[in-house]
Amino acid sequence: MKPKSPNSVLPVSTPDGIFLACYSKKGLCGLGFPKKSSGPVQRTLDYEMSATVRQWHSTATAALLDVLAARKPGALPPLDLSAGTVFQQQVWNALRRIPVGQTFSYGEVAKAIGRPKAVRAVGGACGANPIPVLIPCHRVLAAGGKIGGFSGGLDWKRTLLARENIGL
DNA sequence: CCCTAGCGGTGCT
DNA sequence: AGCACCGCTAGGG
Repeated sequence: MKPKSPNSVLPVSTPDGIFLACYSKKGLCGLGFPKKSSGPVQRTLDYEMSATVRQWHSTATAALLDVLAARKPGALPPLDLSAGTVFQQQVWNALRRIPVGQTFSYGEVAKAIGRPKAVRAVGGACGANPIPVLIPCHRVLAAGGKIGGFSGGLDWKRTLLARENIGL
């Protein structure tokens, strides 16, 4: 994925640890899982945090807490997916339509975006998802109900699925 | 279970 | 332009 630096990076405290949310001028552009072995080393990189970003951040925080608790999230802030290729954006937008508690296979996602044979590439796009959890790439499984992969670590994928009562 | 062939996007040379 | 990676899949031992 192309490098794209956010204008601000803000911590999100959750029962699962401190996520990092990245914002550009256009909206939320990244979400990072809590660092395993990091101390309280979050720094805010922005010089002046606008009221707009503050509002996006509170919206994003609420939504993240919802998904982590397997509740249907309310509104999301604007998402800035412009760092992705057209194909990746198509995949990410398709993922957004998978409801809490449901899953798609990589092949089904491929069909959903009209590229039935681009199955493997869908896997690649999922792995490049800049906003995991809110863009629920964890709800994409391999064929036959196998878990498939997860760039944030399979433990996270299993945890999120289990909370949504999705068995494997 | 394993192996193989086929598949398509992406990033690096 | 070429090539090696992949969060894949279906088919065949």
